[in-house]
Amino acid sequence: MTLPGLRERKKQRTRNALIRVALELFTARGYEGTTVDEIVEAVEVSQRTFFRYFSSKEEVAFAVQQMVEERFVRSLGQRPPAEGPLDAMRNAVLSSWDTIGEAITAVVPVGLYLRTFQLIESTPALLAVHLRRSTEMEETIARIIAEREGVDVDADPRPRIAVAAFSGVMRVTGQMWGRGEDQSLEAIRALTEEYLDHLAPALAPHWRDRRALPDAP
Amino acid sequence: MTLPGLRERKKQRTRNALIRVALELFTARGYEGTTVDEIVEAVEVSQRTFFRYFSSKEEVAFAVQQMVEERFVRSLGQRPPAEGPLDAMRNAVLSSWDTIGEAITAVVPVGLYLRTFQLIESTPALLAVHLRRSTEMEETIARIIAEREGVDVDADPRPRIAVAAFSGVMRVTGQMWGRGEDQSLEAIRALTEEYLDHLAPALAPHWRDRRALPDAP
DNA sequence: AGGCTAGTGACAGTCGCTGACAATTGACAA
DNA sequence: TTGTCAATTGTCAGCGACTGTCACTAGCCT
Repeated sequence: MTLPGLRERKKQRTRNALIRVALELFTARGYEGTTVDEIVEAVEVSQRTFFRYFSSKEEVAFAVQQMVEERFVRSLGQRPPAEGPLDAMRNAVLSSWDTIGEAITAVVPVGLYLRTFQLIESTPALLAVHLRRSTEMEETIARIIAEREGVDVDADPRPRIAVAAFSGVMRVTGQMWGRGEDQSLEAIRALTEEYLDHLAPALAPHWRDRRALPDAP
Repeated sequence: MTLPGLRERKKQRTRNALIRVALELFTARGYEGTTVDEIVEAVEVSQRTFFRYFSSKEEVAFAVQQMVEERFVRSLGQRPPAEGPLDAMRNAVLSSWDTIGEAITAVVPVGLYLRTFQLIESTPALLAVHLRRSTEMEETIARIIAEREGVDVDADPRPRIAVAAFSGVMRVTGQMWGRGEDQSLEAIRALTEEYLDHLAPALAPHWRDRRALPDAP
């Protein structure tokens, strides 16, 4: 295993430059307010080259997100078998938040990533793609969970259902974090824990008589 | 309240024609394989007119879906207050499936609608839009649920969480229905009931020891 | 050193979509 | 009925995302 040649390194640099410049322009002028021509001009490559690295203008906005997702999947694969499905997913998210910082910084500043995440949530075209990508992730996760629990994904609907419910909560978490004040990694971590704690009680037959909040006496 | 004038009726006819022709072409040649020019040529209007009725090529694919959603929301609003959140949503879906047929047929044949639904599930660009629309629906539903239960949507996360979990299951239902054999209204109804029954058990801490399926002894 | 090929740029063209303005047609009052 | 007004439509020009093609440049390998 030899280190990559000049050609390969050059490609990586171009790709990272495209991502960085794109995210900077997107967060500064908005996604729709930025043209591909502006991105490629700043990086000094042709438009054709941009579309060789990214199949669409949208895709470049998710390049970092992609890394984060791969990290989560790897983390989930390493959860101890004793944990139930929901706990495994919960702990996998939380533990991947912990070590995400450094991995991202290799490509773009963390602050830029967080702003990009909010941009995605608030830009309809990007939100749509984000949600589609999420469902693809759900399928991946469902297969891992099914494997862990020793059931057949296609015969037993529980893996997909559990994952769908979990992902739904994670999505609400991201949404609320984007709208809130504190836009730090710690804040999203705390919200994640809080909202996941609410999942089971929220599905209880009735809320009215007692406020069945997890941290209520 | 007088019946609509000629102008209004003409507009409605144009709109319906555009929807019908669009869905027929989409299901026949695929979404990307159909151009807006082909649609407008078949209906004999200018492209500009198409975009006055629909803000995008995607939107026309969801025109019927829109009706179905409005129906669900109305149905949810009429559920008896005694029903818990999850039951109210469940019954609202099921009861709106019952009367959906006639409402759709006024615009397009039911078969065409069902095929369109599958097209949406299998076309990435449409699926993305579908999911974004779904989250908008979720917000609407969450507010209704919060109102029913007498809580504040922004202070109490349970409405959004319950709705997110519910919607996640509904999405999986649609997906599985699209992939399965029996593509009838009855089939999707049955699947809906089955999958919703699985929701609570799927979130239980462990599945392994006993198959905690609702219909198992 | 020199041939090979992956990667790039330049160019032309398609398609979705929009603004501007002119032409048409239903609505409604004189 | 007819003339005026306003709503609807068509035409045209143009932008931006994206793709196929082909020539060319630059790293790679013998």
